[in-house]
Amino acid sequence: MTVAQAAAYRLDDQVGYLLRRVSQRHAAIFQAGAPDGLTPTQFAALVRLAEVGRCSQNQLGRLTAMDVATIKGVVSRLEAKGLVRLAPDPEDRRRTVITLSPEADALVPALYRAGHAITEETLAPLDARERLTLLKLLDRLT
Amino acid sequence: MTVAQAAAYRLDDQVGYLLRRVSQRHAAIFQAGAPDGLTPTQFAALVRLAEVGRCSQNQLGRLTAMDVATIKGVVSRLEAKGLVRLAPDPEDRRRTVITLSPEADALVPALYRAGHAITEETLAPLDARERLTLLKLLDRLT
DNA sequence: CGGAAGATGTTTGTACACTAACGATCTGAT
DNA sequence: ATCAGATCGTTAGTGTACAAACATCTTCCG
Repeated sequence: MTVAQAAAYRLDDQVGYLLRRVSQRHAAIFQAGAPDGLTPTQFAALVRLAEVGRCSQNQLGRLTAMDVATIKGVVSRLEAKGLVRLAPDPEDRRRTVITLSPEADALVPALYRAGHAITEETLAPLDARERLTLLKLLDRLT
Repeated sequence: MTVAQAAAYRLDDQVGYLLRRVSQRHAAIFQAGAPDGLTPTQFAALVRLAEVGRCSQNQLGRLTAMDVATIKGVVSRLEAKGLVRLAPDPEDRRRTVITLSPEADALVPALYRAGHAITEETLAPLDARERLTLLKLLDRLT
């Protein structure tokens, strides 16, 4: 390994490392601005539920890019906070139907407001065109 | 909350959500391609150590964007794998000096190769210009 | 109808990631 | 020289995130 070869790999220029650091900054902004101590994943689950109304636990996981073990924990914590309700599905006894609680319904407008503010602060260093470029590029790496 | 207002917040268009999904894809690629079962953070710690030669545990954390609790666990696992060595600093009794083991030294070239391959696969959907644009934009959100 | 294949949810284990609090040690200013 | 403040590493607690294994239930094919 010559110096030239070693120099060719710079940690700070790797997508993975940058993704981790940007995610860290975003997480800090999120934590400061999210209502009710909601985490990004809990937030995502609530927003999706508000969109679809009701769905099974595993389906909610697929709709929010969480695997079955992860969505299970997220739903449990949301239930503990009184934001979602769990009920057996009469049509399929394997399923648990998840719905927003009335408290969560009332919280939804605040969620959207907080979400906008968090995104705005995260993207603050970029202008409108750069933001759009970034989102499009990220989307293609999904 | 009208339909128009609700439509104005789309989870799939939020930076935070996209960052999480891209990070997930990258993590999967990383896991498939990293030598020795190394995780992204373990990999980052090794690469930094290879650069700086030796440093204290907390400093290694700062050099790799990990807080003290996180770097502690990462270093412990690297020690368990025989890739780093810990020694008390004779000049400052608070410090633990971390160095690469000979095995890790021998592994460094493979780390750079794997790192390049992982980055390449992660960025595969983008052309060279787009990659550069993405890295620059991400860097500004750090 | 009956059984294979697939889906649903649960649990266990490992690994980040951060907060908070803690004791030990070092440093700098008085 | 000492003492306040900073730094170093540790621990405990919470919350993602994934793999793997499991029991239960549904569906669909023969």
